[in-house]
Formats: sequence, structure tokens, C-alpha cells
Amino acid sequence: MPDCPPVEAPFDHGLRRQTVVRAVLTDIFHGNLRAGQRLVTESLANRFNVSHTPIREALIELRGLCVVELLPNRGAVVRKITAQSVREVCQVRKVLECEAIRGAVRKIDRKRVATLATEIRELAASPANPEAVARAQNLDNQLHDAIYAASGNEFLAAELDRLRTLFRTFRDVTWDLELARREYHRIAIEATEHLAITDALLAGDARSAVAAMTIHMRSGQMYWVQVTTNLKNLPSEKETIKHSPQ
Amino acid sequence: MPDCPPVEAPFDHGLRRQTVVRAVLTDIFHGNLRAGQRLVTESLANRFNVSHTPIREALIELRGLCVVELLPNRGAVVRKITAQSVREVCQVRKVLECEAIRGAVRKIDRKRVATLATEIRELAASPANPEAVARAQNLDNQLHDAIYAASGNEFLAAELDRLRTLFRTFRDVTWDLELARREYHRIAIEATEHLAITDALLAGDARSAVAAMTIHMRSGQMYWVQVTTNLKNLPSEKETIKHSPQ
DNA sequence: GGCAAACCGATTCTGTAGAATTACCGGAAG
DNA sequence: CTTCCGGTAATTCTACAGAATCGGTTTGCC
Repeated sequence: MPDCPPVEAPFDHGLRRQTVVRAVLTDIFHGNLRAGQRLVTESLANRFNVSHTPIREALIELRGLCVVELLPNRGAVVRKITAQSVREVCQVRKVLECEAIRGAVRKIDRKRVATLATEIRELAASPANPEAVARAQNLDNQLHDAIYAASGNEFLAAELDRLRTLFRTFRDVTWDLELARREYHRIAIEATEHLAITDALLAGDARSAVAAMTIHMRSGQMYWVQVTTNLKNLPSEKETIKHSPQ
Repeated sequence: MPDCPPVEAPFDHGLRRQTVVRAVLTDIFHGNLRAGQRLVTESLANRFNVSHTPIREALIELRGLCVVELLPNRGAVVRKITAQSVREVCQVRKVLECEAIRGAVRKIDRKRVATLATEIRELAASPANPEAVARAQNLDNQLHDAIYAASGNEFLAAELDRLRTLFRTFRDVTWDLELARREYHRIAIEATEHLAITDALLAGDARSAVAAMTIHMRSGQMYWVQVTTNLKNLPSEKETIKHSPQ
């Protein structure tokens, strides 16, 4: 195949939807899309250079993440993201993650946890820079994924897996803000929280594992709530669409 | 409303997807679609007499309910429904419903609860027949919906609202089995559980409300697990599709 | 004249149809 | 055993028709 790829390489066949989902999510959290704003399929279609089909499908998935509302025959509107709503998301996440870790204590692979703990310690000891943030994100992913997988509840794992897109986009946006501020303090804080979790897992202590996870969630909540202060999603009060009841 | 609902509601515009979702869900729970079976878009399309667009969209929604798995570029396969997986669903439901009622205790409209309690008592006192089953389903819907709405957590409410399709389809299939057996005992049992919940809500006692809800969930779980005995979704062991790792 | 209900048209969603593209799987050939 | 190839089906695109909603306008009535 001697021909070089053309100017445009949408190499995401079968992943278009996911791409759109993540892009829209990021846009919302960055404040580019404001609450109450209507998401017109056609605009999004040529914004992302794809056809209606994946856009429509992405909107359905976004509705599953509760960031947009789907009004029958009226399309999608962006839901409000406020400090309150972030707290609500975190509350749900908390009960799910705690349930997951409660089940994972007995089943999780200790060796894997020990490896992760070592890496977390290394990270905490290493210099704080943008590269460290990327490593922190990666370790966070791995730890939580390991817990989901070991929860012993496939439905719960699938549910958390689905919501993961939401959580991680949010988390990454939060880190973006920290990066912009050259603020790396959070790396150490998170490492401490993660180590409390790994310690409890290694000790096989369900009660303290749940406690550690609760602390981790509470900390993340405080952290995430900050994002909303940067969101100017309130000014368009009149743009709110009145929606028919149910 | 003197007219009885016609056999087919032709005016689905904007609701095709929902229709397909519910139909496939019912099929799975009735055992017409077996675990591991591939859901080919085109077959479903002419099975339901719709085009492939709403089918695909329905599959995405079904994936949100964790009853099918979506393999990129490979389509959808039915996930296993076993006694174990039902227990898993119920476990997740339990933590969510309990969280909802914990928040609802302080906010729920007492008058509404009192009305529901009266209706529940009337139902328990009325003769057990198919019509009573329909009323029981209706009251169950209303009570849980009221709790969701009063939970004070919109995200949680939206989440429960989304999963509702799953829960209710399952519940209805379960009732179908009871109806076929002329078994109405469960109506009284459920009424008792519901009254424990309404009493706790009226008393404003969060602790006992959560306890009552826990009992209700546990009872529902035992009840639902029975459905799996009627599902012959195990035989196709070899049909399992190996899926690429994320 | 003023108010309410009915009407209309623009916009956009929803669903259909068919074709082009791409990916995955399994078998055949080297 | 590896590599190539072809069939099947998913994914996406294009184009279009039907339907629902909204906002404004017109009509009819008091």
C-alpha cells in the first residue's frame, strides 16, 4: 500500500460515537456549551465532521450520563451543571464505589494492589510536573478499574464502567484547571488517599476500605465542585426551554 | 376514558426506540432471546418492522441497562441473566433506592404518602384477582416514583428513572408468572412492605425508612430470582463471543 | 378594540432506505 | 505457523419523507 493517507484520517470507525460523547462532555464541562442550550444534530454534525447518525447515538448516550435531557421530538438540551449537581453526582458515585470496594476486599488480587501501591508511592516521591499529572490520572484509572473488576458484581461494574466516562472527563477537566494554575499539590493529596485504599485492601479490612473510599470521594467532590465556579452556565436564564411534563 | 387501548399504537413517532427497548427487554426476560446470542440489527429490524436506525439506538439504550453488551464493529450480544446476575441488579438497586429514601424522608409530601397508604390498605383488603395485580403494579410505580422525586438528588432520580425500565419490565414478567399460576399471595406481602415504608416516611424516621426499603428490596430480589428458573439461557455455551479487551 | 382560539409555516427531530466503507472472523494457500 | 483473502455484518453516510413543536399571525367572538 504505497499511498499515503489523505488529508483527513477519521480512523475511529466504530468509535465515532464515543469520540463525540467525550468531546461534547468536555465542551460542557469547559463551559463552551451552556446549560439550557439546545443541541441541534445538524450543527453538531458538521462541527465534528460526521453525519447525523453517530451524533444522535451520542446524544442518547449522553442522556444516559444525565448531562443532556432528551425531549421527545424536541431534541436534546444541556442540563445544568452546578455545585449542587456535582455534589449529587458524587453522592451517587460514592455509594456505588463503596459498594464495589466492599465486595472487592475479599476478591481483589493482592499482588496487583501491591504493585499499584508501589507506583503510587513512587509518584508521590517524584517531582511534581505535568507528566506526573498524567501518571496520577493513569494510576487513578487503574486502581478504580481494578476495584470495579473485583467487586464481584458484574452489573455494578458495568454501571460504574458506563459512568466512568463522566467521572473521568470531569476529573480531567479539573486537572486541566490545576495545570493552568501550575498547582500540583493535589497529586500528593490524592496519593495519600489512594494509599489508604490500597492499605485497607491489602489488609483485607472491608470497613476501613469503605472508609478510605468515602474520604477519597469526599475529597474528589470538593475538588470537582471548583470546576463549577468556572462555568458560566447560568446567565442564559431566559434560554431555558420549557419542557412538557414527562 | 371510556376507550380501551387498541392492540397496536401506530403513532409511535418519537417513541419507536422506547418500544423496541421494552420489547427486547421483555423477550430477554421471557427467555425468547438467549444469553450470548447475537442481536443482528437487520433481523431485529424486520422482526419489529422498523428500520435499523431505531434498532441501533435501542441497542445503545439496552447497553445502558447492562442487558446487552456492545462490541465495537461486532454488534450486540445478550448478557447472561442468572440468579446471580439478578441478585447483582438488586444489590445496586438497593443502594440507590435506599439513598433515595434517605433523602426523601425530609422532603416528601406527607399528604401524598398518606393517600398512597390509604390506597395500599384498600388494595390489601380487596379481593385478589388480576385487576388487583394491575393496581398493585400501579401503586408500586407511584410510591417509588414519589420517592425518587423527593430524594433531593436529581442525578440519583434520573439514574433510577433510567433503570426503572429494567426494574419494571422484570417486575411485570414476574407478575405474569404469578398470574399464570393464579398466585396472588404476593399482593398482600408487598402491601405490607409498602406500608412499612409509608409509615416510616410519615413518621419522618430515616433509619426505619431505609430498613423498610431494604426489606422491600430483599423481598423483591427473592421474588425476581424465580424468573431465572424459567430462563433457558444457559445451553448455548459455545455461542459465547470472545470480546476484545476494551 | 381587546382577547382567545385556531391556523400556518419554519425549523428540527424522527424514522426510512440504500449504498459505501470498514472491520472482524475463519478458512485457504504458501 | 503465518499470511492472505473473501464473506458477513457493523458502521457510517446520503438523501428524503413524515411528524411534532414553536412562534407568530390571523380569525372570530364578546
